[in-house]
Amino acid sequence: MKWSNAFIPTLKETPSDAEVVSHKLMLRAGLIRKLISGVYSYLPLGLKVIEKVKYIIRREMNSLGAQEVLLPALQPAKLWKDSGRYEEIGKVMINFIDRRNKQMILGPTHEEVITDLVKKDIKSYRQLPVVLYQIQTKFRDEPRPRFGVLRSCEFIMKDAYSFDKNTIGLNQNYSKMYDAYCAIFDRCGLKFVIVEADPGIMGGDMSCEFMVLADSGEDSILHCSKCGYGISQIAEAKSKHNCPKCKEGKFSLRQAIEIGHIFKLGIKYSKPLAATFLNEKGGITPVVMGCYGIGVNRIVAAAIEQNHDKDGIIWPLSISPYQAIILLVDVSQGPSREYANLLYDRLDGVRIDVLLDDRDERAGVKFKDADLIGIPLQLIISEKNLKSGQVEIKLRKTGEIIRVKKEDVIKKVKELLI
RNA sequence: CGGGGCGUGGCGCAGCUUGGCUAGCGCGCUUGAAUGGGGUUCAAGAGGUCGCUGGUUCAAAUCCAGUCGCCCCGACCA
Repeated sequence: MKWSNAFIPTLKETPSDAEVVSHKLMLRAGLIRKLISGVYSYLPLGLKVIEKVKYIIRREMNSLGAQEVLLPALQPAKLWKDSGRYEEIGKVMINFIDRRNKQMILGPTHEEVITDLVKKDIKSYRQLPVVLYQIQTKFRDEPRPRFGVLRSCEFIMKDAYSFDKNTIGLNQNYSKMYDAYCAIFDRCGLKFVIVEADPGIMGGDMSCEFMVLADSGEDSILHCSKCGYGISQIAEAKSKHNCPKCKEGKFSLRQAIEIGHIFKLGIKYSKPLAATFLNEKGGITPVVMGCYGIGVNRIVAAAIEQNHDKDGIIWPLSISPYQAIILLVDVSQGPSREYANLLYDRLDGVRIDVLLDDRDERAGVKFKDADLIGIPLQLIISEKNLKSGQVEIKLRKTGEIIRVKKEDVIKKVKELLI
C-alpha cells in the first residue's frame, strides 16, 4: 500500500477522552475511531492487526482439530430463558422486540446457540468428541464501557466449544486448548500469566484466565514472581504472602488484562437444554462441554500496552499491520522516488507486506509517523543513501540502524523478518 | 446506578469567576513561494448558530433550570 492513497489518519495530539496508553496510541496511530461510548470503528491499519491475530488463532485452533463455524448474533430470548441465564445476565444483554412481536437479543456469548445447534445433530457417542469455534462480534450493554477497546459494548471474540461423552474427554480437550492458548499468546508476542479463576456466571467446575500484566488492567490477580503461579483475586483471599505452590516466591497483587478464559462447563448447559446422546450402553446422557474464549480486540490493546515507547507503538512482528515501511525522505521526483517504487514492487513480489510512505511530507513527519504506527522495519531511502548505493534499515524496537547495499536489501529484509 | 469532571471549527486548548463591540490561540486543512534526514518558514485563505432546549436580561460562550453526550472513580464485568 502506498500511503499517499491510503486512509491512515494519524494524530499529532491525543484526543482528550483517552486515558490509557493503548487507547491513546490506537487513536493517534489511526487504528480506531469512536462512534459512541464503547463502540469503535476499525480503520484499515487496525483491521489489519485484527486480521493478523485472527490468522494466528485460526492456525492454532485448526491444528488441534477444531472446526470453524459462524453462529448468529441475532438470537431468540427464549433460548436464554430455557438455559436459565436470561435473568442472570440481565441488562447487559441487548434486548428488543422484532416486528412479529418476538423478543430477541444480540448474543453476548454463544453457549446457548452452540448447544442448541449440536443437540439437533449429535445423537450418538460415536459422533463425539466435537470441537467447534467461531470468531464473531459479541454485544454487551456494559454499565460502564472504558479504556477504548478494552471494555466495549461490541467486540470480537473467538469462542470455542468442546463436546465430549465424558469428563476424561473434556479434560483432554481442555488441556489441548490450554496449550493452544499459550501458543496463540506467545505467537502474538504477549507476556502473560495464567491464573486459576472463578467461573462465575458461566458455571462449571474450573476455569483458567490468561492475563497480561498491565497497569491499565481492570483485573487484580495474585501472582508469584518466582514460579509464575497465579490466582484471580476474587477466588482467594488476598492475605497470602508467599506463593501457595512453590512456597518461596512472593505473592503480589498485580493489575492485569484478561485476554483469554477457558472453562470446564460439564453439563451446565447440556442438561437444561437437553443436549443428550446415546452412550455405549444405550443410556441417555448429557454431553460434557468445555468453552474457551479469547478477546481479539483485547489482544491488540494488550500488545500495545506491553510494546510501546514514548514515540508510539512497537508491534510484535507477527501482528504488525505491515512488515516493513519504506520511508522516502526526499520528496523530489528524482531517482530516490524511482528506487522507492522499485523496492516496493520487489518486496511486494516476494510477498512482503510493505507500506510505502510516498506522501509529500517532510522527513521529520515521516519519521514521527513511522515510529508512531510502529512497523518493525523502516527502510529509509534518500538521495544521500543512494549516492553511496545504500539503504538504511532502522529497527523500530531498538532504534538500531543497519546499512545495506541496494542489491542486498531484499535478502536482508527477509532475514530480519524471520 | 451513586460520586466527580468536561462539552467553544478536524485535533488540542484559552475566554466563563466579575454578562457588553466583528469569539481567540496552537496544530491541521486550502493556495502561493522558499525549504527538504526527526512534526520547516513566510504570506494569503477556508472553516465555529460556543452540545441542545428553555429562562433571566437592553444584552448570554459567560448567569439559572432542564436535557443530551463524553471521560474518570465506585458498583458491575457471564
